[in-house]
Amino acid sequence: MMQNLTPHAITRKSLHQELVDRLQPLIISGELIPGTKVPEKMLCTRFGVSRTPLREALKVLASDGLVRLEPNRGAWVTSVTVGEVEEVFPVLGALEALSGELACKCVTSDETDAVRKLHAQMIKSYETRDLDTYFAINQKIHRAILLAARNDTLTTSCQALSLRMQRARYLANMTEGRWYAAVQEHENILKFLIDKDGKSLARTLLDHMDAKRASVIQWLEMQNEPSEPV
Amino acid sequence: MMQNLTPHAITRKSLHQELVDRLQPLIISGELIPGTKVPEKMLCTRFGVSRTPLREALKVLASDGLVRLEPNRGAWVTSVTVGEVEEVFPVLGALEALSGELACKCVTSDETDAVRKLHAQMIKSYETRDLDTYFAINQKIHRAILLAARNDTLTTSCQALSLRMQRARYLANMTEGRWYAAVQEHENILKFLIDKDGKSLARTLLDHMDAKRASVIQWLEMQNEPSEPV
DNA sequence: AATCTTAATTTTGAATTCAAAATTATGTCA
DNA sequence: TGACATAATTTTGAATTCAAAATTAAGATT
Repeated sequence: MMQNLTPHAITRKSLHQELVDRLQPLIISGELIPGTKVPEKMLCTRFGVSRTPLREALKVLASDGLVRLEPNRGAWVTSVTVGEVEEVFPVLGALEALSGELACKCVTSDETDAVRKLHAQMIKSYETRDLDTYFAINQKIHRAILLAARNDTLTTSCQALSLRMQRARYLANMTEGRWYAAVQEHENILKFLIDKDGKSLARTLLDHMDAKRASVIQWLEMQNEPSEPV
Repeated sequence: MMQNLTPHAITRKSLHQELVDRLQPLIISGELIPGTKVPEKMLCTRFGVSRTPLREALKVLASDGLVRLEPNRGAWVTSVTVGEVEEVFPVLGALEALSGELACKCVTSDETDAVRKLHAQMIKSYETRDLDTYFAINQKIHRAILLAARNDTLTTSCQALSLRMQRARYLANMTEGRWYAAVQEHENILKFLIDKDGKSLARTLLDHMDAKRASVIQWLEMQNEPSEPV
């Protein structure tokens, strides 16, 4: 078999970047528990690195809001609060709306086809009530639109804020009614993208995000009744 | 005189954060020259710190796009490129538009009064063609609106992107015609804020940002004719 | 037994050290 | 002289070390 001559380009990643990329999933998956201290020693052992690059990675994660650094008291895994959700979703909404508008200006037919396919898959997973798959494809659709907008700055900003909202599985929680509505919204999202109707797509993405915000808030408030978050 | 009993709260800043705050101005003022290598050794001496916290700060600055880390080749001061401006300004526009909309929902009379005063000062500096002062007050107005929106996430996101655009003195360059137009736009910004007309304020801030983008691009392309940026 | 002190231990923050990579300087040969 | 190879030096990345701060444990006092 032929060998790939450009194995991974010249993508030597620095150790701290590698650690950022490895720690993010640990945080958003909830393996590192919100409100607890980041186990520096354990992570050093686990990844086979010294404290220096790990601590560099924690500084970066802190600037993204995934951990909080307390002077002389170490790094703590942040948890999603109602206040944070109320703040982040409107910003994310504005950015996604922009992504829709920009995407309509320069999206290719290959890209719309890809979204169309993703959409069909997503509908299928809605029909079988496979929430995990639905959620994964949903993310891919939003990301595909984002990439179609061809604006790295926008992609990076959205990505950072999305990550903060993806911690634990808050977003994957939906009532039957909300799920149905979300699917309807996605029908429109697909339609407006195909029609290259930027204004309508932007409006729909914004409303979609606001509905998501409301749904997440509702879930969070239900969760928080027993005990307060850290 | 009475002593302030909450002197600075418990705001012990970590060394790396202090360094981030000190390095940012060096980069946006152009003291650290775009396209050149960040003089690690010199900065360690200057700030009297070892390489460890300085390098931590550089990782954070890199994630904000103010420096670029090249594996085994050190940190380089990034320069503003046409492509970057074309990317960042639309995002900044969307965020400022949102700040206008949110601000109109909850701005206090004290805050509008403050903006009114800043606006008057800014007009004065326009009349005397004091560009530096004009520019400084201009920033304060935008920041005041941002703060009135009461959304820390939005503030942080805007701030980060603004910083990237503030490198060197690109933004302070204006033709007489553009300057006049900018002042007119600001008259409207003030008016819509006072009227709490969120939609119009958002629209005006968006257009304002787009005009600024065009002006910066024009200036950049003029600059770049002699030699290419790094 | 409960609270306060003080001592031991651990953790944190940052300087130092050290190996690997990159850069510069030196020498060789056409 | 100029192109190339090799050695010396510098710079970088990351582990280690060390002092200061925080936490925990132990002991004293009521």
